[in-house]
Amino acid sequence: MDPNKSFKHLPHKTIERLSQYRRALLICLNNGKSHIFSHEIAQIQHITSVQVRRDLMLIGYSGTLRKGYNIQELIDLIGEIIDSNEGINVAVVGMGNLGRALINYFSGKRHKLSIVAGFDTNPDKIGNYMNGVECFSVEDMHKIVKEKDITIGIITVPASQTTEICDLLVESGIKGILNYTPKPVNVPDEIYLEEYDMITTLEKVAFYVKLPDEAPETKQSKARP
Amino acid sequence: MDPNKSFKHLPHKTIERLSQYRRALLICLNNGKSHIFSHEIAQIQHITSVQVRRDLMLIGYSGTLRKGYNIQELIDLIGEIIDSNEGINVAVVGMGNLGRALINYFSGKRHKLSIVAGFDTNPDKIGNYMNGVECFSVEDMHKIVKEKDITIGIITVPASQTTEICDLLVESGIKGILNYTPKPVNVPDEIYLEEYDMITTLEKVAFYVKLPDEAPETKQSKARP
DNA sequence: CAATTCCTGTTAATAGTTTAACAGGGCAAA
DNA sequence: TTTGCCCTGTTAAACTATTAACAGGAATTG
Repeated sequence: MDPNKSFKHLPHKTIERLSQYRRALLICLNNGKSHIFSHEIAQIQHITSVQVRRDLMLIGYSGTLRKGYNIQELIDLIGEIIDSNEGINVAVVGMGNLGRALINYFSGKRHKLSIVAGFDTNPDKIGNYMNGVECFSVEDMHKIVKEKDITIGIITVPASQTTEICDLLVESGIKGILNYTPKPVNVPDEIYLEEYDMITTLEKVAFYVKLPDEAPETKQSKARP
Repeated sequence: MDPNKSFKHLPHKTIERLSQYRRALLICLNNGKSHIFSHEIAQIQHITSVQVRRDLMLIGYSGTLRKGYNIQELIDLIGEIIDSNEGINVAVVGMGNLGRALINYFSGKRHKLSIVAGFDTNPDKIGNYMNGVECFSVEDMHKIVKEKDITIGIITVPASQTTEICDLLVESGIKGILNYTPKPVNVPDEIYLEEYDMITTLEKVAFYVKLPDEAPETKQSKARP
């Protein structure tokens, strides 16, 4: 890959779609396909083929006329762009239902991204394992984050504890935070923050469902939205 | 409220923010506040006061100069816009960790929106209650959806079952679907669809975390988005 | 009662994202 | 080989969303 090429300025939405393209492509590869057309990717993702071609143009990948894109090559390229070389370690704070759901999602996947620790305040949970992920006390967060080189924290605690936990993560030296609680948090500018609120999403669906006539159909705010 | 006023064309993002404003306002009300400034709302939500004022302008609400907005009035107005008169019934399909997390989030809340049923394929779960929500067999979906007048379905099953479950929901006559699995689904145009994929979001955070220099800070992709 | 400050409401400008339009090249069929 | 079709790559336009700019009114101060 051209080392002069920087992908820093790719649109946010393109980054999200690349992640999705890759997962769809991996499935296609497992099904024995070697090439794929932009309109096929588009159909899987419910978007237009123009958008797919535009995204691939932005990352500088070219397909073959009348043959489409080489799936393996494209998977590799997307990996070069969105994965980090070293692998990234993630912690889940709050081992309730949501935290466990996230750990389940990731267990057994061969991502460059791994959940390597859980945290909770409940003494009964500390020391337990969930799909190979150990649960630690939030009091030990600073130590564990350093030891395990954790750079991303996912907050899945009850809303009442959100602020406190977020501050703890920041103090521990985390670089990115994904907040799944309905309570917005404050972080320093140098920390990347993404917030997603399930209640808001459900209320939004309810709003468009109750509308008398045709509602615009949105695909994935996706963290967005 | 002016009956001629239609809120059909409010921006998607505004709808999402209204839901969030309301929740923040309810907390303020409980704390004994009666009025609030746009910059106070903005600070809570990590947005600019201009955006708050713009959103409120769009819904036609006026504040008082040097006094701010009447919290109770604003809560009521937001309710008139985003709530439906009759209340909306929701089902969660997939009573795993994620499904249970959603039910927990909603239990005890006095929303116009209530989760009134869970579905699962696991016979061991059928008949159980979670926070007052009964778990039914997916085979009975059509019947239960009709009986309980369910209009929204939330999909929280494993990705491998997503398509099948989505089709079942559509056949049952649901009007809106919120898909939390990483597998995109197809629905007829008249059904409102929102998809959110946690893996994508986490990969996005990882992308911006690994970037050498300053990353743009986003607040809430939020359904999605 | 000026001058100042604070906060709202609105319009204008900018930024971000999607969609439309089209140029072009290769395969296929006649 | 010519015609038609299919698919890519790119530029331009449209659309959506955020931010800047500013007009204006009420409380506040000197």
